[in-house]
Amino acid sequence: MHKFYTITELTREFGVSTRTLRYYEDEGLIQPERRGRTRLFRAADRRLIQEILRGRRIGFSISEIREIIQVYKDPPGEAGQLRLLMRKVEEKRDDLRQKRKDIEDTLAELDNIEESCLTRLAEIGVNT
Amino acid sequence: MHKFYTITELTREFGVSTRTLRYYEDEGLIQPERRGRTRLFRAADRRLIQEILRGRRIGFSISEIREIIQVYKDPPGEAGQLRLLMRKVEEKRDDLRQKRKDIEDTLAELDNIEESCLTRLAEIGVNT
DNA sequence: TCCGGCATTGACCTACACGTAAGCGTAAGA
DNA sequence: TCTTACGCTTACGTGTAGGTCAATGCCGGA
Repeated sequence: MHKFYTITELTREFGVSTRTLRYYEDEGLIQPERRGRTRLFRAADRRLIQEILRGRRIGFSISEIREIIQVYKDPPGEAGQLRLLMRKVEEKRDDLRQKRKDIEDTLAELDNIEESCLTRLAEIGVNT
Repeated sequence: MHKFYTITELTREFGVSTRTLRYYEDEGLIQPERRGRTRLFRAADRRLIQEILRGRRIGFSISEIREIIQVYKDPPGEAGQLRLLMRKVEEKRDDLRQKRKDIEDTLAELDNIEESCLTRLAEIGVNT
């Protein structure tokens, strides 16, 4: 119960530096508690960090991630804001679908490269 | 036959700046011909630019892209190099699979966000 | 009490991927 | 001929996402 994570535990788990997690705090992405000046990360912080890193992997900028977190923390109540958000969601979805297609195409290409590598290796193997 | 593209044609088609294409040339990703100092892009250059931009969209750096292009231009002939390349290909493949999963998870989340937006909009619509 | 080790802060530094401005050449159309 | 548009180069500027370094705080163990 009430398990806390230290900053280095999390850096080890996620393969990032302490600098990175502190930077994320500076940027307002996470708000770990403090005992004195020492940061104490809860499970919720840990999950949030996971999501941040996932966002980064797929190319979201820090400010985009901050926006998304904001939406989760307090979703807009006004209709205009909601519609704006939905338009942004649509945009992002298109963007991600494009990226997924790019990735699939590239995976196919990698298959080709690998195959031609194998072919050449076989040729070399035969000729030596 | 022998249709050439001007730099601005391509920038319009791909939604990038002239600066970007010149930068790609500086970085050795493309080598358009010249008439005098003016760059003349062929269909092959155009296709290459497409691939470069795709690479960028999925998070390859310029130097990674340069490496890939290099491999296409002259594939390594030596067995050790081939095996090294195959290891890199494997790494990239894992990376891309992870990214694809990230994207799919995020797409699912976007669906959730959209739905709760719709729900709230309906609530608001009812209450006004 | 002293020490080693983890944490923190702030200041500065860095790589990448361009943007932007200045200044000039050139070619086509009014 | 004048203007407009496009293109070129050189050079400096910029935002992002951290890295690095130095000085310092704090705690538990010998």
